[in-house]
Amino acid sequence: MNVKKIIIPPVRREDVPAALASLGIAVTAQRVEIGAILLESMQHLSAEQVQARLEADGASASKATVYNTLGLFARKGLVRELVIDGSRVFYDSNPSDHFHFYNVDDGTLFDFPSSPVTLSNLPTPPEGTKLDKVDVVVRVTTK
Amino acid sequence: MNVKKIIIPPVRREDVPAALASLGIAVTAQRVEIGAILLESMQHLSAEQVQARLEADGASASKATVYNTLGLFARKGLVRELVIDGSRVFYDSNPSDHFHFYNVDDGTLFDFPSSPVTLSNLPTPPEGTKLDKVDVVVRVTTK
DNA sequence: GCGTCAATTTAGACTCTGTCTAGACTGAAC
DNA sequence: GTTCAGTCTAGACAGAGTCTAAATTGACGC
Repeated sequence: MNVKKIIIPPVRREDVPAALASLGIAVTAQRVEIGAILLESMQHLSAEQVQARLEADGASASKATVYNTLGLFARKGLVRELVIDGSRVFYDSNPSDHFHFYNVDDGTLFDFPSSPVTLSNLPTPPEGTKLDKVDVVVRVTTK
Repeated sequence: MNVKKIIIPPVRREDVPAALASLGIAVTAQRVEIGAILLESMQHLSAEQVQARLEADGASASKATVYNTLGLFARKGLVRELVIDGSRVFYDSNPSDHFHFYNVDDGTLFDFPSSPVTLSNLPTPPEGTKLDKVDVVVRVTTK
């Protein structure tokens, strides 16, 4: 059981409602707006950036709705939460397993190029726990 | 140049001033207190936990001093900043290269057991940047 | 000992991200 | 058209961390 449906950007705006529904997310106007922004391409956006894009697009949603919706999307597997710098969370619409470069100096975030990084000899999780996900972040500084 | 001095816990309280000085950190009463707490053993503490320990030890320092001192210690290489869960930063006094398990459900943080995890095929950092550090966090949930 | 000066510490105001609450809105079912 | 659960909203609130301006410390030269 549990064949995870995966949504791969770019998704056209008119296909967003179906994409949400396919993950069991009830479709509402605000969710479609936010989904359309995230799924336009593979990207990393913070809640604040999502809200700015909403306004730029002439739409809007309250702060609580933006946060609730992003949290819901993450739980449903539409996007991935990235904890990178302690001051805010990013939401990543690239569904593939991949890792990140983070430029500490200017706050920019890049995907690793597709070279096949491998983690070997990963220890088994502590007694009583099970693996959720593995995050690899390579911090870089501007030379 | 730049042979990095490394301080390995446990460090006895009376040896803390020399340890700080050896990293070019000016010795003050507050820094010795905070250093003694962190270096008592290899551990991960948040700023809040450090301040609680200070009070428990009958010492004290203002919030600003705790934050400034922890930031200074991290820049000087005495401890490592760990960004784990977006709501606070941990400071790790284990100087060896190692990775972490984070239990999402209860917020506990463990070091990987010493099994030699290896990351291979790490891509080179983007043009104009150089590698700072690599963080690997394995998120687990309570079964 | 005494003044000077830079570094450090302090309290508390402030900022920012994110959460909570209570009420309003929506739309499907009957 | 009433009901009801789910959703959305504004705005209050919470917690981590930063900033500011003043006070304290302690090293140094006299």
